[in-house]
Formats: sequence, structure tokens, C-alpha cells
Amino acid sequence: MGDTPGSTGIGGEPTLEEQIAAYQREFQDLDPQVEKIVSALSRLNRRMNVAYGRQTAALGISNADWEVLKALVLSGAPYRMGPSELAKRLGLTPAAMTHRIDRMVAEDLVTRKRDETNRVRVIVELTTEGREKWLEAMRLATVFEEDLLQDLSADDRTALGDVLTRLLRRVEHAQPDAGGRLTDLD
Amino acid sequence: MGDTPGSTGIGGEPTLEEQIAAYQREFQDLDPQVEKIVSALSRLNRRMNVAYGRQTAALGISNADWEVLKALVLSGAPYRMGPSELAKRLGLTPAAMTHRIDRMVAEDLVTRKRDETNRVRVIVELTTEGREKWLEAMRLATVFEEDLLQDLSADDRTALGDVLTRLLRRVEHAQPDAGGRLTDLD
DNA sequence: AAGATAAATTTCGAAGCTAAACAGTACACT
DNA sequence: AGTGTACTGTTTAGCTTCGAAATTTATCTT
Repeated sequence: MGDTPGSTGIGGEPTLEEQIAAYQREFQDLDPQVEKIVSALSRLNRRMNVAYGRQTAALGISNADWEVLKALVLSGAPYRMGPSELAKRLGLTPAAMTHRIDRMVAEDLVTRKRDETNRVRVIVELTTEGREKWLEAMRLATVFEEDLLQDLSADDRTALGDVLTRLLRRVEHAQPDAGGRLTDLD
Repeated sequence: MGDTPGSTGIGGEPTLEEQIAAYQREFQDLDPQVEKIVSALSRLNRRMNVAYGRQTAALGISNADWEVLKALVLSGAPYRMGPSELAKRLGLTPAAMTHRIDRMVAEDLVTRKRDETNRVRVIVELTTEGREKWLEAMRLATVFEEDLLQDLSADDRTALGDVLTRLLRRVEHAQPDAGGRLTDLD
């Protein structure tokens, strides 16, 4: 089960090899090869999330903020979305999204205004400051990512990208989309 | 920056290719190859976390519970640890760990007793029910993991495992251990 | 016009965390 | 022995964020 759910492993964390050995002791039918991949994936992602978290924190925004900024930028051009759309996208309730937008408006990352063409709706729009924060975060991230992959040749990279997308397709197919909010950082 | 921090992307999530294209539009100097790897890693991990979360939920335990169970099992043999040790390992304060242990004692996943050889300390010990829950979770996880990797040959698997551990070594070296609790699931 | 439907917000409460103060114990040093 | 110091774990108080349910406002249907 790799690292399976929970754990941050910051203190006296065992090495990957130690951990796999321990799992094998405690759980007989464990494929070490599979476990190695899964555990490495988990650990890698945790370290990446920590790094990203530091970067956004350095920019003075929370991970929650980041999620919203990203969704808005990905929506393209005028960078506008409705709260319920955002809520669905991020996997939380409209109520929670209202609260989150409140905070982000206060931080001047987004604006909120009624949609005059359909006054039931609300338009959340990225501010220039919000967009700037996103850009800064991207700049920091690319540095980190290039650093992370520095040992891999171009061929290694394409190979890795292909394998990962293959796995991704598999898991997305198995688990179409059914939402579940699990405190992800992705 | 891949998905960088936050996001769950459950609703009308763009495909990986769409997302990379969008990022390139919004952020000129982006290496698509790097982005593909990083985004795939992020998405893959999110899906895995969702899957693991469902499994533990099906067993009636929370992700918080899971973290503690895992640490205790990894500690080996008598499955005992002190609260502060656990707190360090999981990256939270001793106070938070006290609360968490309270809950887990109520759920009969662990026991708490004073260490009579050194009455300052407290011993948190896995119950048989706690161990059983861990085993069940492992069983569920191995099924999922084998399913995830079904398209990969044995050679693919060793290659992937090697590349991932290489990346992991890189990031662990760069970011030795400095703790940061970022709501990870690993 | 009257409901039905939908979007967003408000209110209330729960979960989980941290910081700070506190209590109990062990150990070192005189 | 006695005292100071350090450390462990718990308690308390407060904060942040989220969810559920009720509420408001606007639109659509018939």
C-alpha cells in the first residue's frame, strides 16, 4: 500500500528501503516492486507539495487561494467563473466556496460581482494582483521542477512522461470522476 | 509547475493535454516535457489519495487515524510509540497528537498507558483491532495498486521504480527534512 | 400569476489545529 | 539529600475552515 493515505513523515522517517522492508515483515503478500513504485510516488509527491507550499507561502497566499487562482487561470481569457462552478471543480460545497471567495476578495486576489445578464449568478474574476501571484508561483515552480528533473536526460523525461500518463489514463478510467475531497494538493 | 499546490479537479477537469496547452498559453517559458511529468505526477497522486481515502473510509477510519496506525506498524514488533515521537513523525504539535490519540483510544484503535519505567512518558500501543484495520487497508491497497500497474511489464516496473527513487533522492537531498505540515496523505 | 427550479449566501455548528500555560517526573549538580 | 533544570504530556482557549440546512433572490415554465 505504499504510503497509502496519511502520513507526512517529517521526523525520524525511515528510508524508502527500510520502509519497504518493514512492510514486508508486517504484511507477507506484498510485491516489493509495486511497493517501491507506489511509495516513491507518494514520497515524491509529498516533497513536491511541501516545496510548492513553501513557495505559495512565500508569496503570501494559502493553498486554498492557490487552487482558486489556478482554476481561474485555466479557464482562460477573461479569467471568470461562477462560485458553483468553482466549487464543483475544487470538490467542495458552494457554502465553502462562498467563504473562500470572501477571504480572497479581502486579499484582493479576485473580485465578485453579480452577472447582470442573469442576476442569479455571480462572477468571480481574477484581479491583476491575483494573476501576478499566479505568475510568480509559476516562476518559482519551474525553477524547482527543473531542479528536480536535472538528473534525467531528454529521453528519460519523455519515457517517464509516457509511463506516467499511461498510469494516469488507467486510474482515470477506473475511477471516472466521482468526486471526493481528500485534502489534496495536487 | 504542474498542478503545483492546491486543486482537486473533480468537476469539469480539463484533460492533461488541455491543461498543459492552457498553461503554455498563460505562461510562455514553460517546458512542456517537464510540465507533463509534473502534472501527471500530481494527478496520479491525487487519484491515488482519493482511492486510498475511500478504502480507509470503507473501513471506518479517518486519514488521521491511518497516519498513526501506519507509524505504529512501521515501528515494529510491540507496536509502541510515545506521543511526542508520533507528533514529530507526523509533523504536528504534541497537543494535536494528544487530541488525536484521544479519538483513537475512543475508537479502540490504540491504547494509552503510562510508562512505569519512566513515568514521564506515555506509551501508545496498537490494539489488535487497530492492527487488523491496518491489515485490511493494506489488502485493499494492494489490489488497487496491482490494478494501477497492470499495463506495465516487469521491466517497465523496475525502470519506473529506479527513476522515481532517483528523483526522490534528489528532492530529499535538496530539502533535507525541514518539516512542514501540508495536509499530505502520502 | 404561481409554482418550480436554481444560485449564492447566511447561520450554526463541528472538526482539527496551534499557542501558551500547567503539571508531573527524571536527572544533574552541589 | 536538596534544588534547579529540562522534558513529556495534557489542558485550555481560540482560530480557521469546512459542511448542512435554511434563506434570499432571480429566472423559467405553464
